[in-house]
Amino acid sequence: MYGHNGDVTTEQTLPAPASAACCAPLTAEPLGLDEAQDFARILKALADPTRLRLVSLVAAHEGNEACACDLIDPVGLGQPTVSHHLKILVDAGVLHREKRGIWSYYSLAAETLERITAFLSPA
Amino acid sequence: MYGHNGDVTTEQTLPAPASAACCAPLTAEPLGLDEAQDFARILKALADPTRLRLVSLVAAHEGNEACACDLIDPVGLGQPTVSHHLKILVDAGVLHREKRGIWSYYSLAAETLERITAFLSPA
DNA sequence: CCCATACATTGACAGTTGTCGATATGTGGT
DNA sequence: ACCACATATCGACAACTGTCAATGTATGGG
Repeated sequence: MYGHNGDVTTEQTLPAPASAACCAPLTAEPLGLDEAQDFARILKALADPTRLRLVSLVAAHEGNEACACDLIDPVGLGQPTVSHHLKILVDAGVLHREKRGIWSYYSLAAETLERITAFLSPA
Repeated sequence: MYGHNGDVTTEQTLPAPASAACCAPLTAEPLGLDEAQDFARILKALADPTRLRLVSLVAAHEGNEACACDLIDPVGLGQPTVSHHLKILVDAGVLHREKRGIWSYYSLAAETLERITAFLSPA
């Protein structure tokens, strides 16, 4: 056994605050497994230089949206690779995708980003 | 060539805003390679359920610090594994480590978290 | 109907990551 | 000096990830 004070012993999934609406910040109760996996999934999508640049490019583009063709050259990777990254960002809820004609337009999913920042905000 | 409007063609590292102090939010200029890798490194450290729970446990602990022995049982993983995760968090600048006697005490690195939230804050 | 274009999917492969058991390092007590 | 304890490091291994070339899917124009 490890620990030198009031021991916790049992591995606990923790009462799972049910995430009231969205955002219990870091300083509140410790994260349960489910919540942790949920946030980790979003952060994992953001935790890649190429994907960060993609998100940044979308955010900086006029109208706050951009089609895939606008993103391929700036990041300097192959089209399938960029498509792959965009899918990851959409699946994680970081970007929205909207097909218009031939093009896929991507825009920021502000809700998700707000959820993350609210969670990471100290104090 | 991809693209149907003003083409960008050349792969650019982008003028590198030099990151004035800390935080040009997402909606500003697109990220350069260096900045992207820097932020990705921090986000990668956070993008794991176990590490999120560790950070959360530290934040929720009294005095905003906890020693490794307080963290091993709650996450339900082996001691070397927990030590490994803590090292990653410290290396990424998410946690601070301070050795006192036999114990290693970990605390939040608020600067880093603020840097991330400032960056991810939309609008 | 056919073709060019924009985008997505598949299969493959090297590199990274999370986990563990075993072992090493360091500290305080006796 | 020794031993118990807390923590770190090492070596290994399965699982996951980022990238590409090749191929598939759909949309609009002639």
